[in-house]
Amino acid sequence: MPVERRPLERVRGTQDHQTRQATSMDAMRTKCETAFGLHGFRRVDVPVLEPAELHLRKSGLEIISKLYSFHDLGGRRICLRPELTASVVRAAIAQPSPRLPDKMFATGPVFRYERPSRGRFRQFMQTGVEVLGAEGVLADAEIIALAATTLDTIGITKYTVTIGNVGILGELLTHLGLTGRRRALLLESLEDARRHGIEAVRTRFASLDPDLIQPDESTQIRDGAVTAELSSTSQDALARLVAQTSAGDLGRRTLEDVTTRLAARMHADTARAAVDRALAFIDELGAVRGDPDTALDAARALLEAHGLDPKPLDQLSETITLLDAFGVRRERVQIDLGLSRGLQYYTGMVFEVDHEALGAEKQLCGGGRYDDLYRVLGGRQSVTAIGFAFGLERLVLAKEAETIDGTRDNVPDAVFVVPSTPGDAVIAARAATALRHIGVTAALDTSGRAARGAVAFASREGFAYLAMVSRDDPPETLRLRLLTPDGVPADDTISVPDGPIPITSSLEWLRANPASSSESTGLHRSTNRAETGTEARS
RNA sequence: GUGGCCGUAGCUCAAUGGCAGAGCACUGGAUUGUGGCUCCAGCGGUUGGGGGUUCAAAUCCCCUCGGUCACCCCA
Repeated sequence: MPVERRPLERVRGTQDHQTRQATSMDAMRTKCETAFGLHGFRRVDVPVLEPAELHLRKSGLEIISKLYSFHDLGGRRICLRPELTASVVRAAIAQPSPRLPDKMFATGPVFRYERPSRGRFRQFMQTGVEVLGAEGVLADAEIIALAATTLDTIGITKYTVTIGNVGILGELLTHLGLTGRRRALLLESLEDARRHGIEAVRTRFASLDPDLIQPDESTQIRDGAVTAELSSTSQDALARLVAQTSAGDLGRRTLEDVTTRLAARMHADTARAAVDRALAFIDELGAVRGDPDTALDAARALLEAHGLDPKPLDQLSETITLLDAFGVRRERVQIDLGLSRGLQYYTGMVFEVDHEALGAEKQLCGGGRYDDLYRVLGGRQSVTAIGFAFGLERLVLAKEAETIDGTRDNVPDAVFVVPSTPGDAVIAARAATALRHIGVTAALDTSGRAARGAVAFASREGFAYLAMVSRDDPPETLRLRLLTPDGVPADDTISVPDGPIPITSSLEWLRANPASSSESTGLHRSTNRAETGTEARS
């Protein structure tokens, strides 16, 4: 029978983490979580699988279009979570009674169907924090500062914090009476406007909602007559108007019929005017970016020109002052009022942290204020909230980019245990077990190779110690030998118990002479077999 | 999602349309104080996969899978 031997490939956009990478990810996670814990956050774990609806309710088109979703065997619509926030909030709502503020962090894999590239995967790790009961600028500032100081703790320095506020545009849209889908589309187009120009947005908008942008010839005919009366839109007024302007020319339609249609047109006209005004504002708002002082001045002028409340800008200013108090230097901070972010649940302050060495996928962190989400997901009260998430893979990339080549990791002591001959299996097993029993890492050579080859291997792989065991040695003894990367240590260089000694004393000796305290030993050879692939690639 | 580049031994990479190779790794041996260096020998390939053009394809064309860079978007 021929058997299919073709190797199976990974699912596109997923990764295998070999030892070094898995360890880096783990260490990165721990550093982040430790920093979160230091700020009084508690850990929560939430499922990878969620009802698709959780993410359909208010995540925004961008995320939804990339959602992994399917029907399970029970016919339920399930998705792999694309982010953590919605799950954490859902879990919080499910709890008996919230005591605010409730500060939580969560870590785990998330899934988005995107085209993979460096620093961007279909399955990746996020670690993020959420604060429920997060009122005002102090909450804003602390959460941004937490992101920044976590990076400081990790030792990542080349980052920039960019702060925006989607609430400003939101307020204008409310003023203009724009709601629902139009509101969502306009909020989404904030960032588009800057990148592609306001005309591109207008064009896109027209294709999605033709009534609003494109002038309609049939309405224009009557525009002149109607606009004068726009302020009073009562049916009576309309009826009078229609009767005056088109005396006896109504054809088969009733007067009521005509006025109703006209009212609808006028509504479309006011909406169109509102959209035009919103687009103009978006165009200008997107241009407000740069260092805090300059950007805030420009923003104040803009809001004043549009008759909007400057309060969000005062808050932004306060936030930046507070950031300084939290230890985030002003030079790191940029203002960008064109920052919109893909998740639609954001309602106010939004921010991102970028790293300069990461190219296209430079964003380390993103977050902001989402004061509506708690209710949207079924919470019975209104709860202000704020949060952010790091991409762990990107933190690792950023850290590596800043790490000078040749820096060595701290590694534990490790003993490579080699049976002298295949007949020494029993004694080798006993020795390895004895070492592990006192917490010493013992890797047993099970390759079956000749002993001399095993010794060369242990040396090359960077093991700290070699234990060659043989039945011929006296019982309860271990020949322990210190290995160094540079060759055989001369006897006078390092005092090693060379030769048969009692296991008990060799263990004591090991404890007293941890190899990791010596700069010249340890498991840090770059030729480590498991790592050659990833090393060469990066 | 758009455009470009790439895919050859376990790894890093060579090879005018003309015998698929090197270094490292791996296995064995020599030397060494059972030790990395050095030396000798060996193992190792459906050239990502499929189809086409050709006397002849790693090489040219098409499809596909994967990677990567710039956009886009985001963590």
